[in-house]
Amino acid sequence: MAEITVAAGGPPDALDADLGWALGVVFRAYVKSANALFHDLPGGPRGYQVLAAAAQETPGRQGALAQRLGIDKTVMTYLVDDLEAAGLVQRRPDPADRRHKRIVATDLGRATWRRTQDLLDHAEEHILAPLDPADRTTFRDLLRRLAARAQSLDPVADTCQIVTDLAPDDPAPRRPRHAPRP
Amino acid sequence: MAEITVAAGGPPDALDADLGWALGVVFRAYVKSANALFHDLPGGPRGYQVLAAAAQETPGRQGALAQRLGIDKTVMTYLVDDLEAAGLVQRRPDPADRRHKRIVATDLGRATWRRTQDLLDHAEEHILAPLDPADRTTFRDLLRRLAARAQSLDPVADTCQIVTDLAPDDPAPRRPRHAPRP
DNA sequence: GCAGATAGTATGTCAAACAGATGGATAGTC
DNA sequence: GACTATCCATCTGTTTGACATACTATCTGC
Repeated sequence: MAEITVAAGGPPDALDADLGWALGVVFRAYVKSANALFHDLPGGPRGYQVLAAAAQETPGRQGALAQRLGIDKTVMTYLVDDLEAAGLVQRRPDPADRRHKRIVATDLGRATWRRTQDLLDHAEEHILAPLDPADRTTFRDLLRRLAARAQSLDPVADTCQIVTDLAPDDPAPRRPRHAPRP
Repeated sequence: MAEITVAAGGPPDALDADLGWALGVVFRAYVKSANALFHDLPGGPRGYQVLAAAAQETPGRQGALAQRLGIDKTVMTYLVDDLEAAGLVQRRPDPADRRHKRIVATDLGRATWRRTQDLLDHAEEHILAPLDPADRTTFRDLLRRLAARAQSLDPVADTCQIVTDLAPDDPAPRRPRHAPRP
């Protein structure tokens, strides 16, 4: 329990400076935990997120929910299908605009959400374990700020600007896929 | 620059408390930017990570690198194939143990890495833009600590413990996939 | 009403991930 | 010195999931 031994015992790993690497590792750890937690729930972690959004009073439109959760709308259809089949949510056409469908949680859905939320809290604390309580709060706050901002704007537009500014030529041509070798 | 206006102007979005949601949003924003940046590089963002690891002096074994980067070993094979075909890295059998293959960057690979690293720095700063410099440093530090720890231990084992402790029954049966409806 | 736009749905294609098996190479054992 | 066990990289096949496209129902404007 004392020794950590980061893989190859790596002193000269300049990889740590890479924000993307750290983000990926933490995100994968979260997804892995969430997958283990929610393997009973239809749709896994995403099913939980939809259920959570549905259970929290604001019956949003299906499309807006998909955008906010970063889920493709076609995937959202089957996700809600499964949740509905399990009796956790209901699709109700918006009386004001019957094109929209509001996703509302049933009583069973709300109960299930509360139960899984407890599990999730444990898992989250487990991931944040290496930080002391004050740092956990700080991290959550900073991350939430980043997420709120990242969602409001399109990152590709600005990034493409950077690309065209700094990298005018294409050294490596794009290969279609990996070819089977003789 | 003053107003933020989070998407739908959402006051009643209790979703913000969800760590997984925030992680997902930020991570997706990063991947999106990185994809736009690295669409010339074989393998995209992952190709960059492999190249970065190869360019930074520590010619690690291919398997250890895959584990550290969170890439499946079979994927790593084709990733290195593509990078090698582009002349960015070389596979060299470890003289000490010829089962291992060390991934070393060529001169072209090092040059390419340096160039793309500049791009990446811009993109990272772009994502961290909503935070002031002090908070950026704090965030990077906290995230790095979490990543270092998350990688050393298997999250599933402990999480399954939580599951068996708190959720003994399965309310929703697992559906194989989405069935086409009649 | 009719044209255009929008939300959700259905369908098809494709890339990525995972599991299992194979081949080459090493280490320990007798 | 041969035998077994182990390990790494590779190959193969399967499956999951994401995306692009087209379609239907509905709303808004004229």
